[in-house]
Amino acid sequence: MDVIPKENIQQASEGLRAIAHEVRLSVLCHLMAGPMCVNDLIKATGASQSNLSQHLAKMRMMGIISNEKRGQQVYYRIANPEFLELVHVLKHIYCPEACLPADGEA
Amino acid sequence: MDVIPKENIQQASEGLRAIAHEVRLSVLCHLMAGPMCVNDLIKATGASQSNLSQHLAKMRMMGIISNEKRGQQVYYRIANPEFLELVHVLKHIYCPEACLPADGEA
DNA sequence: TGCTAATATAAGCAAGTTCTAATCTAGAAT
DNA sequence: ATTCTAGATTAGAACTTGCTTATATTAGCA
Repeated sequence: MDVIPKENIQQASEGLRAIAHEVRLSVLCHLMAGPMCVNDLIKATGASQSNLSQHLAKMRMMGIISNEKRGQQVYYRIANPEFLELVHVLKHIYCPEACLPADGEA
Repeated sequence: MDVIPKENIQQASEGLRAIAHEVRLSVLCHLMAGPMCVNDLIKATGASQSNLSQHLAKMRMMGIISNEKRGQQVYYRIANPEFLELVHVLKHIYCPEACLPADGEA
């Protein structure tokens, strides 16, 4: 059925690559619950400061997350609701209930 | 909110990586419409025979697709309905209506 | 003003991915 | 038997990613 536009495939695979990494996916999962500052993300993900910062930069440049300075901390949030949807589906697929305690808690 | 199991993150990111490539994603998109043989997938994706075969092998080993010999051809199909769901969401996100002609046509 | 905490950036190496070209296998057809 | 077709496998080069270490930036504070 109608050929799938090559450009869309390209963009979609690029988007997937942007979240197809343990640290980055972990960040997104944590950000689902609301904005967090870098230091908390370091603790949450277990990545090193520099490493996490680089992963954040990558997702920032892809428009997946955005940041905002509040006092001494920089807070990150999910900027693109579509990625939130994607992570939701992933959670649904890969998390055996445990991850979805109430199913509604923005 | 409750810590996300590291193992799940790991599996999810591995699953994402398995489809985060133009050729592999293209294959999955085409297989959504039903099984196809390798030769048709070569034409559909534009990849070389060897290259496509390698991508198919990777997804086969991840349990995403399965194959079946019919006469001289080997037919591939999506073996894991969860990945079908994932691709659906991707299409929804990245394809501007054009890709979803009727929305129901297994 | 100089220090410290919080984060970003840069450089370089190690590891992983993807592609091409060549070879291999199995079944059909001649 | 040989040849053809469909597809898989292997090897290695080229490219990409990810990590570590070191350095830069910037705001608040003493």
